Amino acid sequence: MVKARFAPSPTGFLHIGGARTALFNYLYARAQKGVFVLRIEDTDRVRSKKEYEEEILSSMKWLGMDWDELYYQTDRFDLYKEYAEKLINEGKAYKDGEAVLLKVNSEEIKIYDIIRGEITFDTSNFILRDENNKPVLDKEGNTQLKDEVLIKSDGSPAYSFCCAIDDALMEITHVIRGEDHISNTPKQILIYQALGLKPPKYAHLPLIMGEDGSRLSKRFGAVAVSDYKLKGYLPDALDNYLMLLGWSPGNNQEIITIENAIKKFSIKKVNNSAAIFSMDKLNWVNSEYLKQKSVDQVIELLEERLKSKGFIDDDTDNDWLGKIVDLYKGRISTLNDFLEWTDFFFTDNYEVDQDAAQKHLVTKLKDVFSQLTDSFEGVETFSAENVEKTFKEKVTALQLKSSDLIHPLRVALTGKAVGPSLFHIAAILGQKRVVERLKKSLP
RNA sequence: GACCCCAUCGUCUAGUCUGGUCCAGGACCCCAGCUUUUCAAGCUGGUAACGCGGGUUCAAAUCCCGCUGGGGUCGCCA
Repeated sequence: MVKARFAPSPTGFLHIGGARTALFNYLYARAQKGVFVLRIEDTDRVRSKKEYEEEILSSMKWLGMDWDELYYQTDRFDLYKEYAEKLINEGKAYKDGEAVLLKVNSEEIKIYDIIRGEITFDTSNFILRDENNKPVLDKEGNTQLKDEVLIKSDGSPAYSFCCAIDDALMEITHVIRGEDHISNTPKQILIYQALGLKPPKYAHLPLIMGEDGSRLSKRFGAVAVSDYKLKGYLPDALDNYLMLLGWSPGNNQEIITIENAIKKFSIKKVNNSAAIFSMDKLNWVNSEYLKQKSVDQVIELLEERLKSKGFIDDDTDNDWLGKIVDLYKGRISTLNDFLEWTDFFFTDNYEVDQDAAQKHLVTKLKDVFSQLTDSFEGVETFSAENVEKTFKEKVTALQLKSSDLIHPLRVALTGKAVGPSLFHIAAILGQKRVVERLKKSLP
């Protein structure tokens, strides 16, 4: 039975890279009909925060990853101590003040990585260094091996020790984690050897880099999963994009649900080179998911945002809102885009593109605008078709091209230089507001 | 610096294990055309890659070696 785990440390929000690691573990566990374990590595009591832990759990749920078992390392401190004492008694580890260190000898350690194949380490390279990273030499001028810290001076267990013991006792069969952990692996193997426990199988995932090829960091912008939620990305779309970073379902497929990915996922097919995070592609994936949603579903997703903006309230006509959503849902990338592009429907205090206004709202159009206003006022049923018909008649009568007037009209009605069908916009806006805005636009 | 990992279009990738079907396929981005009322939508098309040098072989993106380049680790953080 396959058992995989995701082991975040609650010293920060769930990072986009962490989410991808979690996702690959989840995909693998589910694909193998195995068990997915979530283990909170909260041994650093100073930096670990309850709010981070809660945020990690809720982000995991939001992304649709459910776990079968949940552990906290702080609940297991006695266990780690017990094993440390055992190693001391066996003469494999020793006390240094309150700390416990594992004796490291020169040896070759081979690990087999499912993604990369065999990786060999020589522990004679694990040498003691001073604060300037210079090797510390003994009296004879030789470098010295650095023993592995098992228990720290404050009595708390060290990362690799907990990790090795937990993976063994929880019977984790596959450790799938970031490439940055490759160099921790031989240390953990050393611990397994000392403990006489069988190490799990390893798969080290390639890292995700920022657009400039450097590490994903705060400078990159949004790194927390919750940031993406806030910006209006859908969890399925984020999952989809994240799994495409280092894995491909084949058949040139780009859009795939978690359920289908589980059917196709193979850890062996995971790529071994780092991938750069592309906001453009994420936006595209998200827009694809938005397109697939029904108008009602998008309204539901949008509701909270629209309310907090004061754009809608309980009295808002849902059919009217549906028309707006229908007009825009095919062309937005995120839910927040919708708010930006449609503000003029909901308030007269909408944002005006000043460049566009200056370019198109010129005084020489005053007469034309006032004629157009009269025509619009005379429309009986203010439908998109009738608005279009009226507009075109006027344009022809004035011996103009549609595009001569459509831009100014758009800016006058929406404050924007771009958007979907203007006649549909006008119809949704309604005759009264269209006329008002036209009159106000060129005083 | 030491150790380790990696290397196909600008980006994500297919192909690499099991060499020939690949003068390298798809997607994002970008560009052009069409449509349209503008486009940031839709449709059609286009530009664009096997890092370099050596081998092995009848044949190499695929195997081997070297170089170069990128990344990771070097905490009593996780």
